[in-house]
Amino acid sequence: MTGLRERQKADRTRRIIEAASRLFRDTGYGAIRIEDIANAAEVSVGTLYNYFENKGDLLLAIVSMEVEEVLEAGKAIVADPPPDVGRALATLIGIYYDHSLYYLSKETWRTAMAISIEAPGTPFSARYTELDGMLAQQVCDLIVELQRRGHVRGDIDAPAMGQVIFNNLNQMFIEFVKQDDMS
Amino acid sequence: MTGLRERQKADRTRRIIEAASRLFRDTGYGAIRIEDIANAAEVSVGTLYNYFENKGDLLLAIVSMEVEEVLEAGKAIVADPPPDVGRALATLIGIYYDHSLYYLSKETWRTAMAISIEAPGTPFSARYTELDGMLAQQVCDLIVELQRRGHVRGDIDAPAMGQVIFNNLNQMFIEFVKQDDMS
DNA sequence: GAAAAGAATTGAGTTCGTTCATTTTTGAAG
DNA sequence: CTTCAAAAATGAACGAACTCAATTCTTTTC
Repeated sequence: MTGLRERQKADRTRRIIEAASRLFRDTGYGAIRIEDIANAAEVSVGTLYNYFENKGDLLLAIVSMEVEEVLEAGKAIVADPPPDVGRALATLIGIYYDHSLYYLSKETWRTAMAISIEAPGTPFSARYTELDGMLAQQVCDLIVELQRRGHVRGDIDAPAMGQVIFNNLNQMFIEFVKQDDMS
Repeated sequence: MTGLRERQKADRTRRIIEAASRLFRDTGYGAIRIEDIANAAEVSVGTLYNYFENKGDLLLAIVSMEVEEVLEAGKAIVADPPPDVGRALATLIGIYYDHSLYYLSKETWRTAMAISIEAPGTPFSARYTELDGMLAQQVCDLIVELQRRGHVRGDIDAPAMGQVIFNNLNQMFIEFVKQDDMS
């Protein structure tokens, strides 16, 4: 059976993530101190740093979980997209945007994106980048599926087209979270 | 004539920017303390904060000056582009990349981009965003110029196409600076 | 030219992320 | 059950960005 040590470890990870997730959502990333998270998770500050490299890495761990959900939600659209190309893309992108802002505020997204650019080497920053690549892949998959069904010309380079669309999507998302008013 | 106060102000601004610029370039943004910059510029820490909102804003002031130079260099290409579309774009983009890395390291660019996303409200962050828009406009201008010369189909929506190209360019630049090895 | 008003400078103090020497807990071996 | 080594937890101490009450310098007024 699983040892005590292992169970305690998993439990502490869960407590830290839950505490941080709630506090960041309620009060914002910048206003919450590491000590607050440690207290809420009932661990010491030092312990928190045994589990996450730094405050930003902890945020990206949380954000990554959200992106995983978004990816999951996108699967349904790719499996059975609307026949119209524009509508298909709009539906997928709509899911991305809606899910993105359900749990995390624009401020949180700004911080998360900033960290993933500035500190790309951290474990959860790498994970976040990987998930970003999987989102791009999903857009490609959608195009391939639309091609398979004959709704998109077959001579289009799906990977390239998907990447271009995703890059634009990403850049627009950055502009979107940079301005607090803006739907 | 210009008052003493005004002259001193301009002189202090210049000294701060010059000191910071040199120190950031020599030792890196993260390794330089505000106190180091203040000492080198012969002002106090408090004074530095009268001139720039925070350390990041000071960096963006410097980076913005570099982007202004890049814009200036791009003008020549737009005024007289190579007739081949691919070559014209490659030339313009080449100028952007080459100039970008001449004075500022990838680490500095990462930090600058991160700050402009995380703190978009700061004065020089706004300036940086504005300059980014002007770069996008320049790509549009290039396409319009190529259309005017008959090297690009006239029925293409230049502003839209320019924006798409620039968004991709931007996203690729982010990936570029995220990986320290990569040309 | 002196004095008052206002603008700008100053640096010690505060805050918060991060580190690391010490202590405590866990699992294994006898 | 006791002993020991390794793993993990702890929180006081450190470093750096940023603040603000006190001070100094400019300009204006009479």
